[in-house]
This record gives sequence, structure tokens and C-alpha cells, in this order.
Amino acid sequence: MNFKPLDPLLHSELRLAVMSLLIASEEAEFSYIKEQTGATAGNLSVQIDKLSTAGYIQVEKTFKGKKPCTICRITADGHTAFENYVKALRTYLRVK
Amino acid sequence: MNFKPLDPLLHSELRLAVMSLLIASEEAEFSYIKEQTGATAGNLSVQIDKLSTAGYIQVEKTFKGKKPCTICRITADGHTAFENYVKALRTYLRVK
DNA sequence: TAATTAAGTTTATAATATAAACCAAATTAT
DNA sequence: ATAATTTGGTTTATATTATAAACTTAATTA
Repeated sequence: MNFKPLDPLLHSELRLAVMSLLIASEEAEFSYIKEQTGATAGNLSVQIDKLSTAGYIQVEKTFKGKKPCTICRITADGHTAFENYVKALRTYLRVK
Repeated sequence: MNFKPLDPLLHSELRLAVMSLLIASEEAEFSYIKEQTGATAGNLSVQIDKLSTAGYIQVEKTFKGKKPCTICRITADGHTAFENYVKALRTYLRVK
């Protein structure tokens, strides 16, 4: 069958959800991602950090009025990695 | 986006590969699965055990001549779980 | 000014994956 | 015949990963 290896960074429910959101909207606030994924802030913070360290997303710390606001954006590398991950997954799923 | 949770039993590269093989061929020998997945025997043994305990596959220990031979088959539950997993995944992948 | 909330981060723990070590029986080499 | 090797795995120990709990800092509200 020749299964392609799955990028371990993307083969994680929460990180995949984060990437999926960013694919859809190019950029999103931490709190929005938290709400959409239902993740705890701590878990989300860790996973965003991993994606950022890998260069899959870019994190900008700004302010919204006086409150801190963390904005995430997907990078070109992130886009490519996501596409490759989907391709690899297809070798397991047997779907068109 | 309403991400559906991913069955943790299937959201694992090796276990997913095992299930994928069994979806394709209904039954397969341990050594064949090992060869196709490139997994070590130990790792494969553990993961097959988990799938079996969950009732996703059925394991039969027979002999091939005088050598032991472990045959795995997918169950109806396993089939359903796999289909549900694929459906859930689609909520992340944004593909048709 | 004390308590609460917002927006995260850090750290500790629980869960998971993986390989290394091991076992039993059969086969092959000496 | 018996020692070494191979086959077909299982068990166990370790490394990795995910997750939540605890914490921090600043702003808002009571």
C-alpha cells in the first residue's frame, strides 16, 4: 500500500484543528481559536508554540485596546505541510 | 467549524495503517502487516492488541505448517469506527 | 483597595508510542 | 546430536507527547 509517513506535528487533533482554522481564515486570534476548538488555554498555548517553532504559523503579540491579543497566521511552509499531510493521509483512508 | 473529535484509537499512524490494510483485504497475517507497515514486531503487537481489545479487529492464532501464524480480521465495529473516523477527519481537512 | 476577569505561559502529570529485551519452537549448520 | 540461527511473536522499559493544573500580569469591576 505504501503508506506515506504522517507529519507528527500535524497528526495531532488540536494542532490540526488550529491549522485547519488558519487555512480557512489566514489569521485568527488566540481567543477565537480557543473558542472554536474548545481547548484549554494552556494546551492551546503549548500547541501554538510548537506550530510556531516549526515555522508552520507565525505568532504576533499585539493589543486590542489595553488587552493583550495574540494573532496567529499560517505561513507558506505551513500551507505546504498541511497539503502534504492531507496527501499522506489519503494513502491510509482509501478515499478519492 | 465544529470539529468532530477524532477517535484516539484510530488517530495513530500505525493503528490506522493496520485498519486500512484490513479494510482493503478483510484479513491479513501479522507478518504481512508488519512488512506492509514497516513496523517493528513489538510495536505492531502492542497496537494490534489495542485494536483487538477495542473490538475493532479480531485476532486468530493459528499455525501455518508448524509455524505460528496470527491472522487479523476487521470487525463490523471496526468498519464503523473507521468510517466515523474518516467523517470526523473531513471536518479538519476541508476537502470534499 | 480588594476581588474578579482576561489573556496567556509554565510546569507537572498522565497517556501514548516505540524499541529493546526477551521467549519458545522450528530450522539449519557443525 | 547439539549448537547456532531464524521465525513469529510478547512483555517491559523508556522516550515522547498531550493535557490540565497552577501560576503570572495587567485590567476591570465591586
